[in-house]
Amino acid sequence: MTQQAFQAHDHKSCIADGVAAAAQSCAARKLQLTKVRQRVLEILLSDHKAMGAYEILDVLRAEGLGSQPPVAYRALEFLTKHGFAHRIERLNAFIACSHLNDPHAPIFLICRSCNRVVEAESDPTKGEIGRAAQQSGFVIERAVREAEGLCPECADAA
Amino acid sequence: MTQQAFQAHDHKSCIADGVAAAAQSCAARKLQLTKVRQRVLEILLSDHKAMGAYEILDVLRAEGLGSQPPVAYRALEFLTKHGFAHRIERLNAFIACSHLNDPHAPIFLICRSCNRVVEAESDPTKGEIGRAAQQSGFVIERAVREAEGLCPECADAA
DNA sequence: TATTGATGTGTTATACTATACGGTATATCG
DNA sequence: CGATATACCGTATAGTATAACACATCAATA
Ligand SMILES: [Zn+2]
Ligand SMILES: [Zn+2]
Ligand SMILES: [Zn+2]
Ligand SMILES: [Zn+2]
Repeated sequence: MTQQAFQAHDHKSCIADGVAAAAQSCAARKLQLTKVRQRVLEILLSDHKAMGAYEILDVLRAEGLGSQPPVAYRALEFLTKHGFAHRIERLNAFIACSHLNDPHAPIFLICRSCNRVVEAESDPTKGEIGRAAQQSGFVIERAVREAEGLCPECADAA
Repeated sequence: MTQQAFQAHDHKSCIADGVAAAAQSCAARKLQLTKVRQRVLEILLSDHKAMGAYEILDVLRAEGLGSQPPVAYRALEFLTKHGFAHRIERLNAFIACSHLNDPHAPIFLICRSCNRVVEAESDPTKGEIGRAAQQSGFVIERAVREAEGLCPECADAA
C-alpha cells in the first residue's frame, strides 16, 4: 500500500516518469499513446489534484489540441480503461494513477479542504466489501472506494 | 451485516414499514416528514433499485406534487442528510436505506445486469479504507463504498 | 494494387444531472 | 401576536456526458 501521501515531493519527475511509464506500457500492450492522450495524461500528472473533464478540455483548447467535450472524454476513457488514470466518482473528476504498474484496485483519500487526492490500494475482494459480497454470493467486477475528510495538514490546521 | 440480499421477500410491508420507521424517527428528532418528502421515500421504497432524481421527479409530476428539479432534489437532500436514503455515487442515483435505525456506513452491491442494489454495512474506519487513512494520518468523514458486478442470479444465468 | 476493417479525430447537437436565486407560505416559539 | 427559521415553488442556468456522423490513417488481405 505504498503511496505518495500528502507530503511534498520532487514533482519535477512526476510528469516525465509517469509519461515514460505509460509510453512503455502502451508499447508493450500495443496501445497507441497518441498526442491528445499523452497530453491529457501530462495535464493530470501536473497537479496531484483531481480534474474535471471540462477543466482538462480548457487546457486542450488553449493549446489547439481540441475544443469539444468528446476530445477530452475520449482521451480520459482510454486512460482510465487501461489504468493510466482513474475516475473519482465522488467528484466527477479524474486523476493520474500513482501506481503505474500492476493492475490494482485503488482507494482514494479526498481532502475536502485542500482538494488534494491520494491514491492507496489494496485488494477489494478482501476486506469488508469482499465480505459483504461473499455473504450474498455477489461477484465483484469493480469496486469504488473513496474516503472524504481531512488530510493531515488540514486536520492540524483545524 | 444484515441485508435483504438479492432474494425475493415480502415486499408489501417494505413501504409501510419504511415510512412508519421514518415517521417515528422524524418525530423523535423534530424533523418534518412533509408530504413530498414522504412520497419520495415511498417511491424509493417501492422498488429496491436505485432511482435517478429525474425519474423520481417524473412520478411526482404525474401526481401533481411538483414539476421542477429542485422539488425532487430538496426532498432527496432531506432524506439522505438524515439517513432515510442514500446516494449511489456510481449511478448518480438514490435508494431508500434498508437499515433504518442507528447511524451506519453503507456498502452497496450493484448488479450491472438486473440493476438491483443491495445495502450492506460495516464500520468504515475499520477495514482497508481505515487502514489506508490511518497510514497517512487522514481523518475520514465519509466513505463511499460501492461494488459493481453480478448478483447471484445474474451470475448463475451467465 | 485495390479493398476492407479497425482505430482515431473532429464537430454538431443533445441528453442527463444539479444548483443558484427570488419570492411566498407555514411552522415554532417567546 | 411578532420574530425566526424552515419549507415551498418556479425560473433560469450551470455542470457533466454521450449519440451520431464525417473524415483520415494505417494494416491486413484479397
Ligand atoms: Zn492507480
Ligand atoms: Zn487538505
Ligand atoms: Zn442505510
Ligand atoms: Zn442481477
